[in-house]
Amino acid sequence: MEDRFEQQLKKGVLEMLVLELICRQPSYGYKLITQLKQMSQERFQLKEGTLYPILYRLEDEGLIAASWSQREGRTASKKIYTATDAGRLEARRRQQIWQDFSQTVTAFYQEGEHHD
Amino acid sequence: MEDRFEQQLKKGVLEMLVLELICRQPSYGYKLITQLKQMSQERFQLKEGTLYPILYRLEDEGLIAASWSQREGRTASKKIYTATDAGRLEARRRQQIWQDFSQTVTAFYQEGEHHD
DNA sequence: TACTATACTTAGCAATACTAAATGCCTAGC
DNA sequence: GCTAGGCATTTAGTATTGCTAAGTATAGTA
Repeated sequence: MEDRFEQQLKKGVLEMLVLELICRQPSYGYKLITQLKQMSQERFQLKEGTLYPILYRLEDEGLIAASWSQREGRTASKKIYTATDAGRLEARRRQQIWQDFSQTVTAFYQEGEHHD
Repeated sequence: MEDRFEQQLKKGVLEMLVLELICRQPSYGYKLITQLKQMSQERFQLKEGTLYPILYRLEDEGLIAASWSQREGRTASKKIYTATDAGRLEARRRQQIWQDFSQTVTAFYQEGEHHD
């Protein structure tokens, strides 16, 4: 990212979206990166150094749980994350807060329109 | 604020809204705090320690300019901030980025709806 | 062999909102 | 006159989170 402003807008949002994705379906780091990129029209192209710390935080908070998955016929493995009950609750809570928040900001701009 | 998540959502947004308010009309710190509170349905209740650093940053970047105003018949004065041309340009740029950004996030949630 | 894709880890930096406290002027009530 | 509270600004220190950048390792392919 080259724009400092947009970088700040992402604070909190990226973690919210990662949690949401895992709630929809158990997933793992590398896959989440491609999903986020695709589902955001290339807007959220996370590097590993951004995504993995998010996963560790979510796990520390008990919102997701990890388990190692041996891939068929290989020794390399993936760390599959699944949402916990607390994670699903928190995902809904954050979605609601995001909606209220973004509507407040939108309304703020609209209030300024009918000025003379 | 007691909620860490919502605190993060504000990153970047508060500065954007302060710049927008000053673009609409020259103002000063103490007044901006009450305006922000009122125009956001009590959602953005900034403490001084949050607002004043925002003003100093905007001034450092040349987006707003300050001038001391003697109040009539008093010695105490207010620091009036006015938007510069660069500030007006930047305000429009940020509003556009915010709109695109929030629409991307909204679309992200809607994409998840028509699943089974 | 070398390159690419997959997959995870970690150290250190930058930006911004928060708490908390301090300063000073002015007005109103006692 | 004195005190409490509203107006108005300043600043020190903390926490959170996204970023860059580098490193580790396996598997497939040219």
